[in-house]
Amino acid sequence: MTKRLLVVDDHEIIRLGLRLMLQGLDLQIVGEATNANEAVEAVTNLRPDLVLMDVRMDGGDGLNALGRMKLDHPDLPIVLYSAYDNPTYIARAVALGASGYVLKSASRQRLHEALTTAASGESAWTREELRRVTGALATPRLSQDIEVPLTQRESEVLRQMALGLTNKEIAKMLGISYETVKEHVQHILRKIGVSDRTQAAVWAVRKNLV
Amino acid sequence: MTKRLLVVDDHEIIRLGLRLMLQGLDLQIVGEATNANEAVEAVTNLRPDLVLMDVRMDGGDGLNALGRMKLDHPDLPIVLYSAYDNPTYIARAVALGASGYVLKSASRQRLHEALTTAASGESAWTREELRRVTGALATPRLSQDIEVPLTQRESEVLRQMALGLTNKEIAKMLGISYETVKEHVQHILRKIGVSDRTQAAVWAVRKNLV
DNA sequence: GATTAGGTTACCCGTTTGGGGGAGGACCGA
DNA sequence: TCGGTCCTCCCCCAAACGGGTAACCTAATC
Repeated sequence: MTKRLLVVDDHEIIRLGLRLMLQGLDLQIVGEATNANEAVEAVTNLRPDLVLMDVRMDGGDGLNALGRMKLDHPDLPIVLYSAYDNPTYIARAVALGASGYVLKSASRQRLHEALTTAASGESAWTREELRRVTGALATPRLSQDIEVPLTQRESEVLRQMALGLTNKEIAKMLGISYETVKEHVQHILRKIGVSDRTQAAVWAVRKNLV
Repeated sequence: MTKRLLVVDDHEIIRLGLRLMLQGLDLQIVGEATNANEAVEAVTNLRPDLVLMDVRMDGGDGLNALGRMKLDHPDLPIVLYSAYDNPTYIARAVALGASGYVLKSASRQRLHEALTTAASGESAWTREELRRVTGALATPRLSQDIEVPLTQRESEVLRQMALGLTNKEIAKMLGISYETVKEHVQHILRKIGVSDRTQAAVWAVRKNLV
């Protein structure tokens, strides 16, 4: 069954390239948007089965648009398309419920796989991507700095903070409530002796926790 | 007369997009290269009349390739194609003898004009581009912040942000008003493509700006 | 003289954050 | 069984933040 795809990118060259790039797939491009607002609008108007969206656009953030789309259409598969292999973007994308993250340097093959997987309702995240942003599989307890005894949960939260996630996003990511995240954040700030999340994030980066 | 064009870009999506983007022009794409070395080789082998080349590529710098091409083929018109509107890139491109500099966000129209002008042997620089880079070469280039051209003031503010200061504290530190600091912060967030100060601080730390 | 980039200040708005309180459940060692 | 730690959730509040608009000044450039 042919899936209806919405393409969102502010660069005409990319939108054109995708037409050729997606040939041979059971996909039909039913619309194109060039910024976050157009994208959100297009989703409600065109009712695509699938969205491929740039992360960075002139007219607003693709991650922002992702969050807004997911509010009204929680089951709509959205694959992000980005020139940047940026852990922060990936982490936020995961937290906000994106189905995948494909680099613009990726091969046609890779893009096809991600879109096909996402279109089928499954998640197209690679183990590697998830590992990088959750720290689950690797870095068991890389830091031996016993000086600051953060609990397991607090370490996880700090990681997400250092990736630039908001409390709300961290809550989604960890599957707990917003209030709980705030609780952890307060404990973290006290334990490492800083007064805001920015300092905490910098501290974490310098300690190589991220 | 149909001009023979060599396209150089490491992203397949861009190379594909250009095929559609260049339809209707008296141009024939006679070859594609995906990195600097391939590009230099292709120029000697294929003898194109014109080159359209990405500035940043995985396998080496496009500006580097530009210099090498110009050594052997001083009269070959080379137009640079870049996602970044960066004065430093533009300045180097001018210095190395490129015929033009087109942003990937540019319209089809703009790209057509630049290529047509360059193909005719003329320079496709806009007054605006030349104006912006005069003096850019004279001033000593700072470190590797080629990617994101933050202004002097913005860099100072970002440094303070990464130290964990609030806007109010930064204002005191720099002897300017709170509102001005907020203004700078907004510009910084836009330029480096993040959505809050925590991400900006982490970015700065990773870039060794602090 | 007109344009543009950079820096400056101000006000309004909605959201996020940090900090306070209280409270329940799970686990574990004393 | 009791205390302790950890994780969880909720309400309230003030401050800080991000975003928008608007305006003014300076210096450089054309």
